[in-house]
Amino acid sequence: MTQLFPPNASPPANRNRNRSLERGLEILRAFRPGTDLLGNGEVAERTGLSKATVSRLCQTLADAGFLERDHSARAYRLAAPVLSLAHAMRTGSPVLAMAGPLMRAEAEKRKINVGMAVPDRDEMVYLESIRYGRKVAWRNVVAGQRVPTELTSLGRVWLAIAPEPQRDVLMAQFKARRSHSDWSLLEREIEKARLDVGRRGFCWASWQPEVVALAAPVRAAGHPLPYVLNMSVASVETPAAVVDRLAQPLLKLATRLEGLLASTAS
Amino acid sequence: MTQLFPPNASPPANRNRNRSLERGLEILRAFRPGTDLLGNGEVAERTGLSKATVSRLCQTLADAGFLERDHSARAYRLAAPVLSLAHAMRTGSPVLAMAGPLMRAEAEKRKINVGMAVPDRDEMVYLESIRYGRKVAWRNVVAGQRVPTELTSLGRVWLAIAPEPQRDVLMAQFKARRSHSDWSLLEREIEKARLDVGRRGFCWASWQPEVVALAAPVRAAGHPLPYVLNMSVASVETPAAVVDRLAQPLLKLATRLEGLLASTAS
DNA sequence: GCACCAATTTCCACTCTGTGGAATTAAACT
DNA sequence: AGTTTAATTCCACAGAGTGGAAATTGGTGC
Repeated sequence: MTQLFPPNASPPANRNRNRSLERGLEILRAFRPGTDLLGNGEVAERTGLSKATVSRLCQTLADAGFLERDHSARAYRLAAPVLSLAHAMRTGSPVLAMAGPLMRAEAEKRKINVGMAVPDRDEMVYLESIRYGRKVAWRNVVAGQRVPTELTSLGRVWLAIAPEPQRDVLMAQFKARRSHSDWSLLEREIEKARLDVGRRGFCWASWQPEVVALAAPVRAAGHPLPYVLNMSVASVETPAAVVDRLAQPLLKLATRLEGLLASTAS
Repeated sequence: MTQLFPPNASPPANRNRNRSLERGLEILRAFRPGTDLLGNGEVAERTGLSKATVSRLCQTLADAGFLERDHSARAYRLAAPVLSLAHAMRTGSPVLAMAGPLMRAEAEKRKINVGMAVPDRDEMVYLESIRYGRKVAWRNVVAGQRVPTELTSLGRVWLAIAPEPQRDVLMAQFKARRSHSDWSLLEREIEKARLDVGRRGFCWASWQPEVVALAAPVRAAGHPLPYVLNMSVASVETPAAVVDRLAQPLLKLATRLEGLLASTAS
């Protein structure tokens, strides 16, 4: 019951963690795209918390405005403050303010998609993604979208530059979720990406059919987690052709951003 | 020194509140648009929590990924999961899924701005806002934006239909923040809006120069808080002219949405 | 209308977690 | 190096939060 020393599992980390807060945040995380309503029961199941605890924490979250109760469905949904925080983050972030226009310019100039993401747990989260072509950029709600780390160029860049221990934890998770044969293939691709990032500064992947994506890291002073920049196109070209076309622009933009970020961070 | 409750005296409500979680969420709320970095000290000041508590809760928030530490500035900033939650909310919400296209169509047809907001504490939060004219809807980051309740048509609709006790609390807050003369004027405008909403189903306001906005409530089954729909234009017309032009479209769209929402909520 | 069922909320005693103030450490500036 | 400022850790204490069980609520079928 009291696990004084988790043998080798989680890094020693912080001894000052607040359990209730942690749990409350975990409940918020249980709401994922596509999930509108979530009842206490399902929250308890997803988080592994006791029903009593879930009931109380959800009440608190609702009182604080972060969840909204749907009485007719006896369930909760995410509420406005969540959007509000995202807005604060996006408008406050100097990185986005700098990178946004440059990314947009590049996307239009080369008629490609340009995105930026950061790691969160076992997934990558888009901070911004400019899709070329969409007349109204209405489905520009890609900001906040989560994509798998193991499969995407974005994620593999992160795996390539992540500190050993974090990398190992992630790799173990991915491995546990895949069949043996799937994993050995994936592992090789990830390793290849790691080498590419080391030698050439970027890697590529074709996660979705007909879409080739390249990604490169952008380190920003003060930011412990790296930003990862990507460019992608939907086309029938060979991956090699796309890489030829986009590698230099990608690296150049990444370098440019690093420069800008370094100069402002002073 | 410790003000157990954030400025507003929320209704007695629940006795099952979790103090730590409440405080942690209050810390997140301290990050507002324009604020990139926030140090422990400033957080403590904004929230009224003790430094020790702030230090610990921020550590927890950071460990959970909701805040990111900037070691060089000895401060925190909002992190990716926040965006991620907003994304989940937006893609999960049936209301937005229904309303979005209709709002967009109306905005384009009439060359106006169409928005939807919900109340959060003493402000209104845009869930969506389609601005007519922006070629690239890039500054469509209005979702999540907060606007003052007392001054806007959106907010005054909410004041008009809010349950007595909530309304009283809000009015008291606004009054406390204004000079006597300012407030007596505002109070009259709010009262007028209340009558308008009661009799005609909408109200209008011109909060920003050269911009006239109309707003009407949209009640959705299961949603305790009302959605408020608005339409606005930047023009030199008289408010009366704008009202003439937009009142019917606004009410019609609001009614249409209510119908749609009622039929899906079954 | 009533009895049944599922899910949520409340109760309760116990314990361990979270608290604030003071002391300590770490960083930033001179 | 010395000084100031801010963040973190320590500590003893109190009571906040916990899970299991019981009670309540709301929805359904008959």
